[in-house]
Amino acid sequence: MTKKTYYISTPIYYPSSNLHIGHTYCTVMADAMARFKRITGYDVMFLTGTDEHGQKIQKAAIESNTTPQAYVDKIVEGIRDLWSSMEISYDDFIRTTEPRHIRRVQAMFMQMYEKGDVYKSTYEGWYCTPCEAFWTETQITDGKCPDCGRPVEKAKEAAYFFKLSNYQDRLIELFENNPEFLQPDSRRHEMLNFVKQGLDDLCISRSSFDWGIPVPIEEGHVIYVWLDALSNYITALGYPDDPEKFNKYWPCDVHLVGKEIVRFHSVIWPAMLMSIDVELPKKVLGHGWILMEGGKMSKSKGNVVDPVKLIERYGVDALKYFLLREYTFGQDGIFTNEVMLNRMNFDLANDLGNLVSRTVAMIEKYNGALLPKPGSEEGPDADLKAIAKAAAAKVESHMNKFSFSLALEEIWILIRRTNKYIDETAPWVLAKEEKDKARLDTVLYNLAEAIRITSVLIYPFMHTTSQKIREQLGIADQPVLWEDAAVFGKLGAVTVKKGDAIFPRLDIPKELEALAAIIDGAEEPQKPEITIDDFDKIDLKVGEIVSCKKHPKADKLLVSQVKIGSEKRQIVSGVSKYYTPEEMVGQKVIVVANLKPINLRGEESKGMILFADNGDRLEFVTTKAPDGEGVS
RNA sequence: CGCGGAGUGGAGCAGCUGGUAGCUCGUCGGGCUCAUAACCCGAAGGUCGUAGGUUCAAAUCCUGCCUCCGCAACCA
Repeated sequence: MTKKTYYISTPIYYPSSNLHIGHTYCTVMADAMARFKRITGYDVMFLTGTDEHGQKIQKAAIESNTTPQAYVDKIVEGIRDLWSSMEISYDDFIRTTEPRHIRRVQAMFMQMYEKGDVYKSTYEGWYCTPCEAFWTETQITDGKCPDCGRPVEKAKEAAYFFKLSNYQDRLIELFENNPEFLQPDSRRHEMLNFVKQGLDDLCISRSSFDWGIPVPIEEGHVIYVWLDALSNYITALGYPDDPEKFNKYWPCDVHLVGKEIVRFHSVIWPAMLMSIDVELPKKVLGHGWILMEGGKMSKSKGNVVDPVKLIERYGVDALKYFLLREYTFGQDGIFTNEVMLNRMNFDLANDLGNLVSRTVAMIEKYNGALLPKPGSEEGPDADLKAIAKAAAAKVESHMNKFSFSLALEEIWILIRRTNKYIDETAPWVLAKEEKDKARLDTVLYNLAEAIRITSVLIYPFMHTTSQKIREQLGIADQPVLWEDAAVFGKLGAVTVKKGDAIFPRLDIPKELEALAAIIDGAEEPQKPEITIDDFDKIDLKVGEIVSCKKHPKADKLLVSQVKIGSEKRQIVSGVSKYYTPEEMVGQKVIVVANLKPINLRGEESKGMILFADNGDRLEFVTTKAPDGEGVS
């Protein structure tokens, strides 16, 4: 009999910089699901990879004086290292620069072209000549290139377009008739509204850069991002030239994606598949983001969490547990070191680790490390057994809804119940009287069984920990079978062996300090050294804010009049989130006086007021010196 | 009326296919000593943002309003 198949994918990540905790979150979820499906009897295909083409990569490569291929090779190596240290069990890793992908994307392009869904037209955008870069209307700032700040001009280039509009009706039908296709519901409603507003055709080729897959029918054009990237989900399976794997695993059971790319996966991707007459994926799942205190993670805020540092310090399983347990799928969640450390300490060290430790210690102490045979059932035994045996089914039910958090909570109900069982039965009292030996044996056996079941249940989430527990129970050599989790009474006469603490207890105040130090330390060397001459180019002056108002057309900006000696000038600052105009007035500030003036949404800004960014608040950089003085 | 999310005991969250509000942490009191100063029990603490509506019954469905957050347009 052939096994049921299960195909799950993560997005392919863009290797323009290192991955952060958010990417890790998504991949960890996919991994847990893949492992869960494998252990519950599926033939699993778990795909991840990297999206390596595009202008941004090309430019970054030029800047670091290397070829695009060499540039991405290096970063991709780092990504694979990260996944390997996270013990991600992907079955295939696709890179869009691989020949297998390139030729298949070209084949898909031809299929769409022959279908009549691709036509040539002109792409209009804003062009920055020095950067050789096209920008969309929304990317440019005030007519300036977002990269170099120089003016851009409207320009056209020939490009191929995909008739996305042809598929509007079928997409609406998809969302309305098939609610399972896109989850959570809030995202489906969002997309339905988006599609109903009408769809623009999609630009699928570019000629202004060449780091991409060549368009087969015209030299000088390369295939543009979405056709290239999204198609990885089927090119990795061999579509169209190698149908065996493709027929086996397609349609995909679930594309796991972040909420920011739900649109591409639930609108553009299905339309492309409709065009080439390929079945649609069964489900697209949009997860939420992990936010930092004070908003989204970003390098400029210096609040990027580096998963590598966390693994080094706390181990893979602790990090995976935290990510899966703490956040509700589909919803954004906030990351703080304290929340993470609390989870690790309370759930892993105190509840689970300590339970294993005390149980194994008692079996060693009271029965010479040999697991005794159980006697008759009494008191709380039945309750413990019932909870233990029922847990697997509950975990399955939650996992099938991608409720990782609830699945783990279910397991912890068992763990807590087992801890309670120890108190109820008080084995150390039973051990004192020879007449209670039979009862003591039963208690010890039931404890070991409950822990054995736990070791199976946590396997999809923390397989290493599962194995460590099984080593202490003396069953490390036995296969981990999911169906064993629903049976109470599997263990025979094994010999247990106490090992190191599975999750050592953390000194939280100390760890918080250490983590803060790691982050501060990592932030320092970001900018290159400059000489005193470079610094000399900056003209810093003391100024006093004499009046301030809100920017009439921009709610993040404040417009201040600043007195610098005898001069008065207007400066715009993006601080309305932190200060009211009233609070600005009277402040002595340090001003960058020779900054090139700029017009910000109708208000001229001549200079820049300096602030110290302490994470969630901007503090004035101030002085007692009179305004007009220089700063050096 | 740009798009979207959220407002639940001190903190962080779950519940939201309607039926006397749950989890973790924190606080207070107690128990235990097998264990990683861990574990177990009990208590205090919420009119589930607000005003209406539907219903025998709403945190849960509908409407208005308020507040916060993210994205987008401007953070020099």
